[in-house]
Amino acid sequence: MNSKPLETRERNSFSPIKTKRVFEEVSAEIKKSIVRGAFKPGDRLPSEVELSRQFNVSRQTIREALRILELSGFITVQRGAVGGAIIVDTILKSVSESLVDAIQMRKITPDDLSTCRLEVEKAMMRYVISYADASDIQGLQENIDEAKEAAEKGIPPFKQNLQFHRILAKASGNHMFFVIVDSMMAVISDFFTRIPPDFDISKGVIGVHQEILDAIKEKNLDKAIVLLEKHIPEIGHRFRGMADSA
Amino acid sequence: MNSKPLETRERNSFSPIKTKRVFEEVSAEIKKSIVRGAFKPGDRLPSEVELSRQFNVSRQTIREALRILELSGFITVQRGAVGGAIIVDTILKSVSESLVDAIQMRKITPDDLSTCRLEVEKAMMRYVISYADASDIQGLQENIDEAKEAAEKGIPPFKQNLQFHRILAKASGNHMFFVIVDSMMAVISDFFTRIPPDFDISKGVIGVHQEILDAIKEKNLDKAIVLLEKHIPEIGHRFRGMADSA
DNA sequence: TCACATTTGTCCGTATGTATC
DNA sequence: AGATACATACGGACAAATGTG
Repeated sequence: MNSKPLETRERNSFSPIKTKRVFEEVSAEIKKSIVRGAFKPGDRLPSEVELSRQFNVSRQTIREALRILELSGFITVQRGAVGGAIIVDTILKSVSESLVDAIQMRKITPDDLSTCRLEVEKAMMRYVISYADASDIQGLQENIDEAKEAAEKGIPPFKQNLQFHRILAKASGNHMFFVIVDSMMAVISDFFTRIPPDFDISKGVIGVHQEILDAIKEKNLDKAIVLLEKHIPEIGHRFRGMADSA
Repeated sequence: MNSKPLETRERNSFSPIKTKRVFEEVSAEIKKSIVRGAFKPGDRLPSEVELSRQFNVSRQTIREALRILELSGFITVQRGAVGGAIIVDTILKSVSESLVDAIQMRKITPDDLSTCRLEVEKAMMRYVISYADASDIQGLQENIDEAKEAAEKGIPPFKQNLQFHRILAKASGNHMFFVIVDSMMAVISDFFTRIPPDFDISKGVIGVHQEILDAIKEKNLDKAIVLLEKHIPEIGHRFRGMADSA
């Protein structure tokens, strides 16, 4: 891809504060290819030796570039014969991992997260009510039924309850809302693995979700929003003092 | 810290899906120290050779661990005599960058982005009006002045105009709002590089920003929201039909 | 101004662990 | 079980950057 020795590449005379390192350029280059669609999830990047030949850099440099792509959620690296760097899209997982760091470092409080989540979902609800079609409604109902089923088996339906909000976001028809809600749900999901489960609360949530769904069916925005305002802060409360428990 | 060869360390018989790699353990170890407060922003980690001695691993392994910490926003690495890995706290920036990746990977349309942005900023405005202090107001005013200055010199004040919204987000006091707005602005900034600049519109924006700031000073939420509803879609229009041209 | 020391950046060669066939 | 292909990790070396005497 680049036969010119990267070492000796030209620099603008007004040097940027930090001269770019080779592994950064390599990772940026590969990332561009992925975003452009040259590689799709499931595809394999060339092996490290092959990449080091193509970019005309050492294997160590390639490895550092791959670390960046791996942590960013663009690839996963598998060892062994047919292993290598495989394209994935776990970027939202990376976002949530980064958010967890932010919470541990007290840059974001559970309150911040809960407040923001409530506001975003309230705003989003208008689009849900406008654009949700029959299959969205059906998906939400199925989710509630699955949650009930799990609860009856004695399994706290965390996963299903969080999934409800993802389906909601999808039903808004706006992918940007989905990205935001999905990443916040990923963090909350991470929290749930660290606190003692509360079966009763999780069961109660199912009822509220059913009420929200009913409001959506009636296209009653005000009612839906009131339900969210009651529902989401309740969940937020459970995360108080969570920053420490890591 | 660990004199036993890391290669041969014990493994639980019930296989973890993916055996942890040495550089992951090293980075996790260092991260723990930072979160615990053993290192504070401004402090320097030991040099790479010193770390490789302490952890009893090769320098390459240490470097890959440092890459992770760097991308996660825990350290920044400087070359040279008194350089090295310096503790910083740019985790929020890491969250934003990761969100930008997610947005770009999902090829979110300018329309979805603009719609979502309007809703988020409207919701956020309530917190801005409640919590913005004198220094926030001052920051916003300075930003407007800088934009005017640039415009008078004939430079389209894109950067400043986008920065206005970042300052707004910061003034909300909620860092979750901030990372969301920050990443949306980064994507919009990227859009701007792909369309012909329109000097008049950019200049017009400055006036609207001043009106918004005035509304904030008067703590007039309704007025501020009306201004946002007029302002943001205008910017969105400029990117219509842009999604293909990438 | 210039040499010097320190530290990161990059390269090469080699050995080993791991997964597939 | 053996061969193969790959990532992982190690060691040594030199280049480049950057502050200091």
